Amino acid sequence: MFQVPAKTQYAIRALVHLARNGSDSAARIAEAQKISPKYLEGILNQLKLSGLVASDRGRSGGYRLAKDSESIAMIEVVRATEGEIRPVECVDRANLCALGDLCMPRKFWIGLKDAVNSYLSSVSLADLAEDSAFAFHANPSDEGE
Amino acid sequence: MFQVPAKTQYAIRALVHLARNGSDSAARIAEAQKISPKYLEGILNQLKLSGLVASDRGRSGGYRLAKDSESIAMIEVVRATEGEIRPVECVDRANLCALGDLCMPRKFWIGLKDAVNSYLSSVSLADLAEDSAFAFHANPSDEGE
DNA sequence: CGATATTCCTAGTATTCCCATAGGATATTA
DNA sequence: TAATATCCTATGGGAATACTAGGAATATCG
Ligand code: FES
Ligand code: FES
Repeated sequence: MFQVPAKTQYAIRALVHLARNGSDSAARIAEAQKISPKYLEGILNQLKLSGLVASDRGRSGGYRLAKDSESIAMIEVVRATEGEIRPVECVDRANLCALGDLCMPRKFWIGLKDAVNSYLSSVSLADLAEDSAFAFHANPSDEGE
Repeated sequence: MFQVPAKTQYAIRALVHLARNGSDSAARIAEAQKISPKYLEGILNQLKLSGLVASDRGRSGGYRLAKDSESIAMIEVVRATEGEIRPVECVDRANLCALGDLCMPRKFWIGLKDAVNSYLSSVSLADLAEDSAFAFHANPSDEGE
């Protein structure tokens, strides 16, 4: 349920790279971050369509962040690569369910969505790019396998 | 990233059914909850191995909750069907990481895992079973839009 | 006992999604 | 104009998911 697709991990690594290095071509990002070059091209294009990066074509072109890394919330990155957080279809389509708001499982999934959205909104790209400043939640993560 | 598999949704519906109806056979749960009967059998067996339900074989056998619904946290259900919450491999295996600054997002994923675990631990099966009868929407495969 | 109802076990299949690759078209500039 | 880059479309392999199938083991009831 919560396995993060490679695409999203690649997008994050690429954005962190841009946040640190300013501007670079897809080929060089792929090389530095050990990502399949042609695959990364498509990902960067998707990030562009979502307004997270800007691009310049031609000989001295490349990609750069479209906004300051402080103002890019990680939820925007996830939305760019995977779309809206939606554990089950009915979370934003109450008409699929006979009881709508009274449907307890639906409320349960909405609560999960809210928890995830809340966390992803609270972390910015800058937090990941300046790892010294980033402190993760101190909740117990004791569970074994 | 957060699409919940049908298997987990089925498991939840089956458990809510048991919480409300006390005890029932796989076939009748499947019928009432509109779940593929043979598929549900395997799911219930998985829930048994995880200690969430108990079963009796033979003519008047069936499944029942192994604990009070108040003491079944939803995270146990998710773990039973999908295993440990693990956004990326390295969250509980730091030794996998031999990549220098490529691994920096690890704290970020751990924070996400904690946020999800925290929410799923805060909701019990009883919270979902409390309302009066309700209708779940159709199986994922039935959606006709 | 014997018919019946149930869980339990194993294997197979169809489909969908994910990851990656390939080949080029278009744009910019040194 | 040659080189470098983004942009576009199509496709295939592999893994996971959702289900299907058949039957073996077990318990109950008449
Ligand atoms: S609409 Fe999804 S559970 Fe009711
Ligand atoms: S591989 Fe994920 S933190 Fe290093």
